[in-house]
Amino acid sequence: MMPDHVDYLVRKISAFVDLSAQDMSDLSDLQSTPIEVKKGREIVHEGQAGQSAYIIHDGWACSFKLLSDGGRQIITFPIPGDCVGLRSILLRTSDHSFSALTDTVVSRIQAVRMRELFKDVPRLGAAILWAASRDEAMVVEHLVSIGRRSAMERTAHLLLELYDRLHIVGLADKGAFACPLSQNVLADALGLSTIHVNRVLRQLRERGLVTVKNQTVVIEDMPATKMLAGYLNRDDGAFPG
Amino acid sequence: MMPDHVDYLVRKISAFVDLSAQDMSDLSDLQSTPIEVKKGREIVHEGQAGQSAYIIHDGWACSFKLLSDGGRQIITFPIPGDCVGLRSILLRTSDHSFSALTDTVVSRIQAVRMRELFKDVPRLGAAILWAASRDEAMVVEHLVSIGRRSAMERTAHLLLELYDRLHIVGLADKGAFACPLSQNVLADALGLSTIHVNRVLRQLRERGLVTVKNQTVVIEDMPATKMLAGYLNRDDGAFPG
DNA sequence: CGGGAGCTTGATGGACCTCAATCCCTGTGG
DNA sequence: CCACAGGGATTGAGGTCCATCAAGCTCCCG
Repeated sequence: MMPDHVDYLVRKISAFVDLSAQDMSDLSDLQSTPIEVKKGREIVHEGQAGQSAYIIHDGWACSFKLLSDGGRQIITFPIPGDCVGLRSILLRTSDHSFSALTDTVVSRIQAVRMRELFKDVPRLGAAILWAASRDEAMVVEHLVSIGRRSAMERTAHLLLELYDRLHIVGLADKGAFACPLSQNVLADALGLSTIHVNRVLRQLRERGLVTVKNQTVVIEDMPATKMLAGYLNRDDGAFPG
Repeated sequence: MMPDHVDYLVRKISAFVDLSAQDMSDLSDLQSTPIEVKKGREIVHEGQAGQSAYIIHDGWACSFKLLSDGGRQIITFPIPGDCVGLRSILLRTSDHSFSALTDTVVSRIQAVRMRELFKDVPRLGAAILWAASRDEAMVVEHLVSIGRRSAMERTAHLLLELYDRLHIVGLADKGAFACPLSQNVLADALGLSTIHVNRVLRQLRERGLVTVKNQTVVIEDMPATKMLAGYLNRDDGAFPG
């Protein structure tokens, strides 16, 4: 049964695959029993034996690992329409934690349901795998950023990537989007200190590239920002379904 | 037909799943038509439309991305038994390049064969997905290293991870393994300069932790090195097949 | 013997971190 | 209504880690 709010998963998959009404219904069915998660609460804890994945319905999350010295590295920011913890269905334990950055609504997906979907509607199963595959590619890009790009380049790169992802599900437009990430959180994603993130954001503002204020990101000069970040327009090719 | 040399893929999967003789045979069949790739040659180029993945049979490879300023970030070092470019079967174009670090023998896997395997022997398909899933987890760990660990920690971490992976396929033992990686290549993997890698390796040697000489890595003090690197013993749980 | 690729070491500089202080905004309780 | 607390943003000063530049080394191979 279709939930009464916008179904971002359907929106996201639709951006790449033509879905029949039946497909959409099947996808929506997957996401039964919405659960509310309060800001700051963990959705999945590293090492937790969970035979289920989650779909983000509303709100922002982050996946991360903690280090023994108290440091934290954020891997990705799952947004509405994204799947979380797909890997924990295969590996028995999740290899990193997820927590909610804002009040969030998620849906649990039982491993069993997922396997049924793969068997009964392989086309949709492939589409989900395909989406997961894109996410994986983003992690790689993130790795490249942290390894070989300067602080400013990688900050710009992250903001551009968030914009594109949010745009796909209709949560960003005209270079602007609502962004609940504090400088502290950004720092943990970028492998920088909070203070340095602040300085970098100031420079981006002073150069007329990007402004971040009031939980809102505005990319003022899209071409120049992409140039600075070395951000290529994504071409994932058509879905080979 | 079973190739006449050791089948590292079978060895690797066997480490986690009980394989029947039939399973092993099916796996080996997947890897027909071995191809030799000379040191330094590319196996898959980024953006190349390839409907096939590869299995490394013998030798070392690396997957990497190039930046516009000439920089390079190495993502992983595929070793015998590893799959390469599985993602390029889903996304039509590969999102990063692969090249051979030594003379290498690989086997092509047609996308079609792969899909057949998933349909006809889902158990083996799941096992391959599971192995791919472990690889993904390693990329995440690598991301954490580069983002939040010091040069020495991440260098030690990489060497430990290589040791564990090689040990699984029988190419490392007693803390030692043959390693064809130059300091330059290590630097591109670790997000460091070649020169700094040199200094870090010297420190690791002077502290009696790890020695790297003559293409050979010896982890002299395993517990202390793991302590330094914050390297946790992997527990992927049992294969839920 | 000459050349090249990789390793080694020193000196200098820059990118980024850490510590410390101030400011702003919002929410909360007296 | 105001005092206060607390999280986040901002700015400065000083220090560290690592990059860059420059040079010499070793080893292998032609």
